[in-house]
Amino acid sequence: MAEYNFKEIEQKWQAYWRKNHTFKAGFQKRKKFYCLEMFPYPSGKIHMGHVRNYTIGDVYSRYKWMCGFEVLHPMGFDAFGQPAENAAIKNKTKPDVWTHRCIAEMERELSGMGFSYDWDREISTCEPEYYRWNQWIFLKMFERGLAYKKASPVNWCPSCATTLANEEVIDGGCWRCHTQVIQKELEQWYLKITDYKERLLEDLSELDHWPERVITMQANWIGKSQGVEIYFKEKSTGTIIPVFTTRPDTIFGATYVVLAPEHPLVEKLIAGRPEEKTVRQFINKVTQESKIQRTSTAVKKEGVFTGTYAINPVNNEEVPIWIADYVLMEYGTGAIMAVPTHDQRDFLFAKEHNLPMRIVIQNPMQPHLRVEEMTQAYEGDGVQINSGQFNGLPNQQAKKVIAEWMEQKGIGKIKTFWRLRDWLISRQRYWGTPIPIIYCDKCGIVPVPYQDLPVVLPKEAPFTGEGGSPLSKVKEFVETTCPRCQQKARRETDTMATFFDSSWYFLRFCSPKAENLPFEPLEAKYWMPVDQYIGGIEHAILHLLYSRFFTKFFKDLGMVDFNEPFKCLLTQGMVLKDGQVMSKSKGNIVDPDSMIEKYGADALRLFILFAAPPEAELEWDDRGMEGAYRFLNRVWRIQDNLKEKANEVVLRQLHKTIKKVSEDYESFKFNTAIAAMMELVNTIYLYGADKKVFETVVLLLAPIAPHMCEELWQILGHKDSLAKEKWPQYDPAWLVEKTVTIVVQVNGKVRSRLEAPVDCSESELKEAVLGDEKLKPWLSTGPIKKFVVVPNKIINIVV
RNA sequence: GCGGAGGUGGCGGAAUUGGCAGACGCGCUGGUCUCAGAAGCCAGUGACGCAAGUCUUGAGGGUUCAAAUCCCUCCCUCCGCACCA
Repeated sequence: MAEYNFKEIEQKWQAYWRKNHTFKAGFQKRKKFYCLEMFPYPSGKIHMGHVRNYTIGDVYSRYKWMCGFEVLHPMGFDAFGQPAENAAIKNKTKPDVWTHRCIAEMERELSGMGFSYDWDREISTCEPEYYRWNQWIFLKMFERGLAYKKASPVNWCPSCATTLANEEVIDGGCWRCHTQVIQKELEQWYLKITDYKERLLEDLSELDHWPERVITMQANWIGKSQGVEIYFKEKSTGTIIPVFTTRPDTIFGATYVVLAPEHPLVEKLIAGRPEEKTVRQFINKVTQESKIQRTSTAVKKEGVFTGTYAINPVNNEEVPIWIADYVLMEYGTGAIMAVPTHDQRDFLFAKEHNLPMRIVIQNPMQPHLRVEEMTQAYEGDGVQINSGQFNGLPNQQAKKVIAEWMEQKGIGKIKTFWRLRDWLISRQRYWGTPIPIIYCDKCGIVPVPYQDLPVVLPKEAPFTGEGGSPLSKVKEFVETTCPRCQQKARRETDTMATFFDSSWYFLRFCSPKAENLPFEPLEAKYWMPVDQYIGGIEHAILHLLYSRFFTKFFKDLGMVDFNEPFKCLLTQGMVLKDGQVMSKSKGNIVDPDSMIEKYGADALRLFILFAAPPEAELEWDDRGMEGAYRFLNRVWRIQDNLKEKANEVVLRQLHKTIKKVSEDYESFKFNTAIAAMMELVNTIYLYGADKKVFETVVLLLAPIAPHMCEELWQILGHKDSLAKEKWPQYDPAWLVEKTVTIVVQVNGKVRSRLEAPVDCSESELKEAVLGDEKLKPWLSTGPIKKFVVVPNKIINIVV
C-alpha cells in the first residue's frame, strides 16, 4: 500500500474542506454549538501557543460536528495595535500594508494546520466594516453617560508614549514593554465599567464552568469590601475626617488616625503649625517615589505626626493624627483609623513610632491577650472588651450592631468600597479605532452622528516614533465641521484601546456581514452564548472582564437576552522549552512550520495534545514529536493487513476504547484518549483488525489527525468527507465481562490473583482462596482474623 | 501576607466515591530482519537483591483490612493579587 505521504494528503484535504465549505455553520439548522478560541494578534507568524490553543478548539469542534451539532467555529484577527505602528517606524511600511501581509501569512499557517474554521465568517478588527461598530458602541455608551472624558492622573508608558489602563499595568510596568509606568495628568476618555460592578461580581456565580482561579482573580479585581465610613473630627477646627473600615467592631481600639500623604485635608491640618516643615518634607519624599518603590518598602512603614488630634466619635477620645506611606489615597477615603492590636499593619507602625495600643477583641482561647505580650496583631474573632455598652458581644455580631448604632447616631455610614476603577480607553496612537468625537469651540464635545460613521482612519500619517498621536498631525483628518453648528471644528485624535475591539468580536462572528447593527440580534440569540471558550490565562482579567461588561451593556440595549457571553472556559497551559516559556530573547523557539514540514500537521496536532493535559504546562520535546509521527504511521499501515473478521479480544478492546475516547474528548482529556487509542492499535497489531474495526479507529482519531483519517476513510471506500460522519457508539454488550481477575492480598500485600466468574459469591471465593497453593505459605502463619471481599475487585485476608 | 494550582520512575505523564502505583509515550537494553545501517516488528525496562523477597507517590505522623488518594504537622515549586483599611 502507499506510503504515508502527509504533505500530499494534508494539502489535498485542506483544499477539499475550503472548496466544499465543509465547516460552514448554518443558521438555525439544528442544535448549535459555538466553539471559540481567542483570536490572535496578526504578528505574522503563529507560535506553539497558538498551535496548542487552536488545536484544542479544533478537536473539540470536529468532535461536536460528529456528535450531530451545528458548530460555529470562526476565526479572525485582532488587527489593531502597536506592533503595526512600530513596524511602520522601523521599516517604513504602512501599518495597514504590514497588517494585511501578516494576516495573509497567518491565514496560510492556520490553514496548514487543518483547522476547521468557517472561513466565510473571518473578520479583522482593522477594517472599517468592523471598527465602525466600535464607534457605534462608543456613541451608544456616550449617550448613556457610560463614555465620558475626565482629567486625572493616568498611567503613562514613556516608551510607548501612550496611556495604559489599570489592568495594563503589571508590577508597575507596561504590560507590553515592561517600562516603568509614570503618572501623568491628562484629559482622557473613560468607560464607566464601575456602573456594572455589582453585576460583574454577582454574575460570576453563573459561571460554574469557569476555572476557579479565574473567578477568584475577577472577584479580587472587582474588589468589593463592605464596611463603615466613620466621621472623626479634628479637635481644634472641627474639620471632619472620614475614615473607612471593614472592622467597625474595633472602633473602641482606635488609638490614632492616619492620612495618606496625598490627602487633600493635610494642607489644612498642618498650615501654620510647628510641624508644618517636617510634614512637608516627608510628603515630598514619599510622593516623589514611584509606586514601585513605595510598595517595595513594605517592611518599614514610615510616617510623621501632624501635631493635631482627632476625636473618636464613639468615646470622644483624643487620638493623634499621623501621615504615613502605608495609607493609599486611591482606596477608601484615603484615611484610616488605626487599631494596632487588631491590624498587623497598624501594629507594626505603632511599634515603630511608639503609639498606644488597646485590646478590644479578647481571644476566647487561653491565654488571653495582653498588650505587653503581643508580638503581632490579633486578627481573629473573639469577644468585645473595652467597648462600652458592647462589651461581651461576639465581635462578628458586634460588627453589625456597632455599624447600625453609628449610623443611627449619625457618626458613621455603612458603605461599600470597590477596587474596580473606570476603564481608560484613550490611546495616543494611530493604529486603532478613531474615537468618534468632534470638538467645537461653540458646542463643546459633539458626538459624530451615526449616519457619518465610520470615522475612517486616514491611510497616511507621519510615523516619527516621537510619541504623541500621529493623527493630530494629519490636517485633513483633524479639521472638520461641527455637526451641530457647521462651524470649523477639530476631531478627537486619540484612538481606542484595542481591548475595545476584542470585547465583542464573539458577537460579530454570529453575523459578520451585518450592516445595520454590530450584529443581528436574532442570529446572536441562536448562536450565543459561546458554549466553549478557549484561551490563555493571561486574559483572565482584562479581556474576559471587558467582554462580560460589553455583554451586559448589550443586554441593557435589548440586543441580547443573556448575562454572560462565555458558558465554559478552558485556559490552556503554556508551551515551554527546557522549562522556560518560548521567546525570541531566550532563543528557545520551536517553529510550528518546521514541524509541519518535517512530520506534518497531523503529527504536530497529535503530539501537542498527547504531551500534557490541556490546562497544564507543556514541555516541548522533539523526540516526543517523532513518537507521534510513529504512531500515525502505525495506524496508516493497518490498512495493509485487514482480516475478514476481527477476533473477540479486539472487539472487546474496541468498544472499551469507544467509550473511553468519547468520555475523554467530552472533558478535554485528549492525552488519555490518545493513550487509549494507542492501546487499541497495539492490540490490533497483535490480533489484526477487520474493515469495520479499522473504520471505527479512523473515526475516533479523525478529530485529532483529520487529514490522514479523511484519506484513510476514502481508501476504505467512502466518497464523502468523514467530518460529519456519525460518532461511533459502543455496544454495552461488549463491555460485559464473564470473568474477572480478583487480586488476593494477605495483610495488604498482593500474593495471588484468581480468575472468577463475575459476581461470584463470597463463600465460593473463600473456598477458592483456601485452595490456592500460592497462598498457603502466607496463610499458614496464623489464624485468619479477617476476610475482606470487594466484589469483582480484591480480597484482603488478615492473618 | 492572601488566593489558586501543584510535588508520582532517567523524562512527559496515567491512576481520586480509598482497592493490583507507574497506563500510554519518550529514552534505554536485547532479539528479529539486513551484506550493513536506517525504518519496521517482537520482548524487557521504578529501586535494591543471584533469588525468595524488601522498599517506593516531597518529609513526618495518624485513620483503615487496604492510603498517591482521607485527616494532622511541616517543606518545596509555579501562578495571580499585594500596605485595599
